[in-house]
Amino acid sequence: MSTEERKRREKQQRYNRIVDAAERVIFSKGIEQATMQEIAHEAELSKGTLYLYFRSKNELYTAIARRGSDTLNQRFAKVFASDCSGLELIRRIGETYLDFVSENPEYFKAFMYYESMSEVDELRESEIAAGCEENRREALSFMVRALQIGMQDGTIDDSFDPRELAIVLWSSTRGITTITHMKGVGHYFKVLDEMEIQVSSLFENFLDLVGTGLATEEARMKKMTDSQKM
Amino acid sequence: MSTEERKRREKQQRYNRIVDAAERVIFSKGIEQATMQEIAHEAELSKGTLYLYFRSKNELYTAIARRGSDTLNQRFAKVFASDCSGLELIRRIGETYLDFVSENPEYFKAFMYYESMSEVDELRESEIAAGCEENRREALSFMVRALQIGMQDGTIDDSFDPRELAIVLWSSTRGITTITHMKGVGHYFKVLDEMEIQVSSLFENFLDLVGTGLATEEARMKKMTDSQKM
DNA sequence: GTCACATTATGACTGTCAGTCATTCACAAC
DNA sequence: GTTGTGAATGACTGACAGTCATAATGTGAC
Repeated sequence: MSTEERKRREKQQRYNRIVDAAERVIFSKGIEQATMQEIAHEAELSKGTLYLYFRSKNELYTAIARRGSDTLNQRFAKVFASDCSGLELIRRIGETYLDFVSENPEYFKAFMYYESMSEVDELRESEIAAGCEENRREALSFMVRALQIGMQDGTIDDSFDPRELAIVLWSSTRGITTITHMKGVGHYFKVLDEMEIQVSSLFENFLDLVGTGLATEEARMKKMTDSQKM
Repeated sequence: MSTEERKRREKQQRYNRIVDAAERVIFSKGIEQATMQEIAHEAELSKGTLYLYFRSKNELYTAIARRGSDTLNQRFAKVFASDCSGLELIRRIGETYLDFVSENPEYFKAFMYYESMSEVDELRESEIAAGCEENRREALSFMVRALQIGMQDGTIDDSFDPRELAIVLWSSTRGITTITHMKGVGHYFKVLDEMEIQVSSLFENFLDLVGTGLATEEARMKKMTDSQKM
């Protein structure tokens, strides 16, 4: 029946409208200051209606995180589809992450908040939170596959377990991203200013560092001879 | 005057008593569920009194984070005082961090929360938050000095900038720690279960990976010949 | 057109809690 | 004992998340 189809679409639209409004309000004043009343007003709906779509303010904020991670994963997918070596894929995935976060710091804040809600039960059964987890799983699997590609094409040392390596690379990339993000917002990390560190080059340095460890012995040798030539 | 001295001591004791109480309450039910009323009751004080010592619930939670980072830094200092190579210092500092977080996941949650409060103004001028920042600065400087030691004793490649390298190592260690922590709490990272990843070995793998990049060329060569012998 | 039914929206209402402030208390100084 | 000062109190306020009885809207049948 077409009516039913239309209703589903309308429901989806309303859902999106609420998330849009929530983004505007929360991104502009922060999750703590934002009120459901204001979000409802911004979405041209009543407060009660918000609760037909979201269990709580936290779940609504999680929906924003979900949206951010959707976008991010789309970018990963695009990178992954490009034709390059495994090692190069790893580099590009990391860069994509970093770029995404500097372009969308507010989404990253949503990620952080979502993660700091570790044991809030209301999210345990949330379908929206489950979507975030699914995105995490997918992102990680891009990483694993990139490593496997690299091990096949000889750009990555195949003595590692690709899944373990993926987690190591992913979490350290995440750490660097976090620092880069935090440098940009709030009252944190004056240390970095004092040290006059260019956060933009952190990830490059990281790659430089792990690159040596990742590379196959041949590649490492080659690089060494190259640098001696220079 | 001894009276004044005693008063200062008493004030400090009361401060600690409140933080003790706050830890008991917040660690057991989480920051969102904990109420100032209950913390006050636990500290055998009235709610109003709490506000003579802390500007807000967030600042009180920050005081807990502060306490955690004090302890952590003491451990770093102990490690740093031990007599070993620069590379070994780096390894031990990372391990210390990891151990601290698995022994004190609640403190790490406080760190995470503190960080997710990036642009909440009330903390911008807080002396307690400033203490957290100072601890960060100190921790990072341990890292820098360990690297400098390693560059002197020949265990670490001195073509890096020690400050930049410190940040890279530190933030990636942080990332790994975060994942390790999150694996343990809440509804997150079922991926890791699915993948049957041992988070305990993540940091070792990380060291294995960056170790190669960190090491001087000689050390790298030596390691290679060693492994060929085997 | 209208009736019955279902689905969705509404906003007044409730309970809770962070944070305040006028008042009380404790104690030191003289 | 009196006075003065700074700390402690808890009743109070305002604000907000989340609920729920009621209203509105839409749909499909006849």
